[in-house]
Amino acid sequence: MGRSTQSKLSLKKPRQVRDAEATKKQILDAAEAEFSRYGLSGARTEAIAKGAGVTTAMIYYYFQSKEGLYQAVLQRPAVEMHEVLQQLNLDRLPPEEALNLLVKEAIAYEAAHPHRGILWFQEANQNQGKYFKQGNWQENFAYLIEILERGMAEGCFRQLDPFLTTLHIIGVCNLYFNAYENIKHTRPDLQLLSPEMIEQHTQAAVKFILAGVRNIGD
Amino acid sequence: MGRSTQSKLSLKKPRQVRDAEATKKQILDAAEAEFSRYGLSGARTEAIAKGAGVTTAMIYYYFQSKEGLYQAVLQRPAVEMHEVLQQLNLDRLPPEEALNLLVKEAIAYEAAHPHRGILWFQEANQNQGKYFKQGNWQENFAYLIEILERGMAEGCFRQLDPFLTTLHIIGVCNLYFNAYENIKHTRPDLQLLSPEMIEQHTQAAVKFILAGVRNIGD
DNA sequence: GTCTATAATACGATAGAC
DNA sequence: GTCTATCGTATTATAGAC
Repeated sequence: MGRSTQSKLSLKKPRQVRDAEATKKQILDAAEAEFSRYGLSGARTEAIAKGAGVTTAMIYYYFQSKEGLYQAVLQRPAVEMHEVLQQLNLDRLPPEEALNLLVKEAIAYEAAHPHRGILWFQEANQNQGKYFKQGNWQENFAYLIEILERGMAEGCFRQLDPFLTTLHIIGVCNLYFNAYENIKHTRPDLQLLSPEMIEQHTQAAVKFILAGVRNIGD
Repeated sequence: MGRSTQSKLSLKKPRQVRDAEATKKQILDAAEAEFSRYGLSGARTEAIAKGAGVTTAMIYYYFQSKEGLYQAVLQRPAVEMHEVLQQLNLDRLPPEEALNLLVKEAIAYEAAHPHRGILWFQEANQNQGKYFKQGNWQENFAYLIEILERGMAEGCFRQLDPFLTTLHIIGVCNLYFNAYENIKHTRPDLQLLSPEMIEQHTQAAVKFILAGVRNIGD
């Protein structure tokens, strides 16, 4: 059996317009959705082309190969995330405020790019994190680790393992989106991706995380 | 490009032994690994057969179709998890102890079956949770929700959203395993899947979660 | 119950016209 | 820069021998 038929009738955008950058972006966007769902080997170039409103030949014209396209797709969030983190200037804030802001930004980013967390999950499990290793994720992790270490040093956070706690915090933020398609079935009464529900998730996550790290003898 | 060559030289178990149950289990085990990595449409029946030490014809003999095998693979953890939760008799413990035990058991289960969390993630994103919906996951979620509600009623947990907090707790427990193949590259000095590291993850997770829900005015 | 052989289709990638 | 047509291979699924 094939894959689920997703009748997304792409209403034939007027092609033959010859705008290289626009075409490239359309392919990248369609590829992001396809790769996040099916991973590198599972994604279908034909599906990406259809999603972008072009032919498969365009993919090879711009990205040489399926794997070349995959790499380009992975690059975007790694770079973007790093820029976002840099611009936050987290080291100017006291640890609690920095953590508060980071969690809010992380969830907002996930909500704005719901495919991207899943994309990296596919990279992990299908590709053993080959391209994750090459990206600047170590640096991105470091932002959170530094906040935790600073909080411990200043006494506002309890003694904890910064690395493991970083993973725990990311888990709190991301499961909501990563497992959305399963979770939605447990609460058909809720619109989990509505701004209101995401705001509730954000606030609950912030409280949970801050309570989880705070030094109660403070 | 194909998929990563995984030279698992299956040292030719003596087939032609005609043990139906054993063969069935071998296929299920190999399928669990393959489906968790590639999802329903991405998995290759040939790879499953090779991993089980049989031919693809056996898969169709026992499970009728690729999707039939997929369903059978998903069934096992859903049933097993429910049994584990039932036998814990969590309602006989005070909320904090119940939560402590549940988290430890959940992580131990993940560690013992490292493919299964990922398997359900693939089901979510590649299959829109079609078979998650049919399983008894609502009931499994309920165990955790009940503990949280009981803790709030008794005053040992702070006021929180039981549904969202359930998701947050699951996120803390699972990211470690779900994203392992990426995470391992950020800490090549650690053996993340060693019993020692898993024990540290468990203890840190328990502390983080209990601190996250505890009522400090207690 | 298990295997070999093969039919039918799907897919990645390219050549060449426009 | 974009499309159509197509080559070669990979993949699901089945028929039939043992």
